[in-house]
Amino acid sequence: MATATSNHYSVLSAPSSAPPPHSESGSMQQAAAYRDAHTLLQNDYGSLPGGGHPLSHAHQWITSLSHGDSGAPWPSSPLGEQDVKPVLHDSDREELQNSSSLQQQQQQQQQRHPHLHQQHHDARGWRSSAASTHISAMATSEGQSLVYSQPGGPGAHQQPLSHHQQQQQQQQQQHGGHQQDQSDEDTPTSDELEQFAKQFKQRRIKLGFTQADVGLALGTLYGNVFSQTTICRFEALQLSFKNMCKLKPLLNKWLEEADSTSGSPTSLDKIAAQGRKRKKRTSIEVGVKGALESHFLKCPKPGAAEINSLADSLQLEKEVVRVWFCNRRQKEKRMTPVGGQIPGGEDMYGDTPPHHGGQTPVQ
DNA sequence: ATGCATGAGAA
DNA sequence: TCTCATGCATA
Repeated sequence: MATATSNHYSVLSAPSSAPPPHSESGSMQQAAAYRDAHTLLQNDYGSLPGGGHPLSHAHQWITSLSHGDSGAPWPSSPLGEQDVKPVLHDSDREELQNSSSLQQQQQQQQQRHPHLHQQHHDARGWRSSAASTHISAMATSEGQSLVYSQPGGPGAHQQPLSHHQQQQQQQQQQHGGHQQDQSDEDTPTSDELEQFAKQFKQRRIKLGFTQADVGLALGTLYGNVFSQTTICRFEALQLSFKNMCKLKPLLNKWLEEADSTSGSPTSLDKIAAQGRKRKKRTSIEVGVKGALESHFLKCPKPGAAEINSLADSLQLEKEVVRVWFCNRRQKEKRMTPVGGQIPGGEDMYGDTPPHHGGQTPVQ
């Protein structure tokens, strides 16, 4: 059956035009189809020589977004409708971050602990090993405080820290079992993050703000615009530890701001959506998802050839398959794992492996 | 709330 | 190519 991959969309979607009447294939629930019983973690991925084809998949859906210009990453509809320029672009954001105090805190802290290895640990297990057996509800305050222990031994793997935004990650792991009590300075612990996320959501709702509002406010107040998605994921602990650490101070500041100005009208600027034309979301049918899932369990990191054959058998674009695996891997590294199984019991299915990423009762 | 997607940077 | 941060579009 035709995968719902539409080919071309209007390069520029005029606001007046209604969204494309795409007939989404009946994609029903996919949530129940799988559980993660992955017992394997990738250990090494050096199997790809990369000497294959120099082809760079045709981006048919991309038309005018190619920008060599670093000043304006987003094309923003150049015609027809007057476009509203986003206050900040990615590049701007980075600059702001560099000058923000957030970074400086983190850097200082690294200096305080020169003994910590700069080795970037993997963030994947930042909460994992705990949830299996010893989820001791220490009862710190309201929820159950899980102790996210970092596996920290086995794998010599990568997870490259890129540039500036991610230098605040590894502090947490060095502490290993004991976590300090700093709230907004120094490295937050996973526990702290969890608590903060909860409180944040609570306060936010109490103040009458939506997730989108917050994301927007962050942009107007501090220069970093975030989407509803990101705020949502933060609250749900669905970001990587590193990412959570980065966002926490920002959101914390917003909380204070919002709290103090709770009686005053907040001026929220509306930033129009940019003209970033994306490929229409491909709807992968349940059966296909199941197949992908199976393959993922066996091989989380399929090579190009693997992907090709898989895409062929599933009748999906190679790119779609590739991206699916990428996203899948990312999920593994999140605080709150995929399905969001509720740890009501250790083994709800009876086949739950003793090891695995932790399940978290978010929400 | 989440699935699929983009893009930058690193390997 | 991958990872990682992030978000549009959608369920």
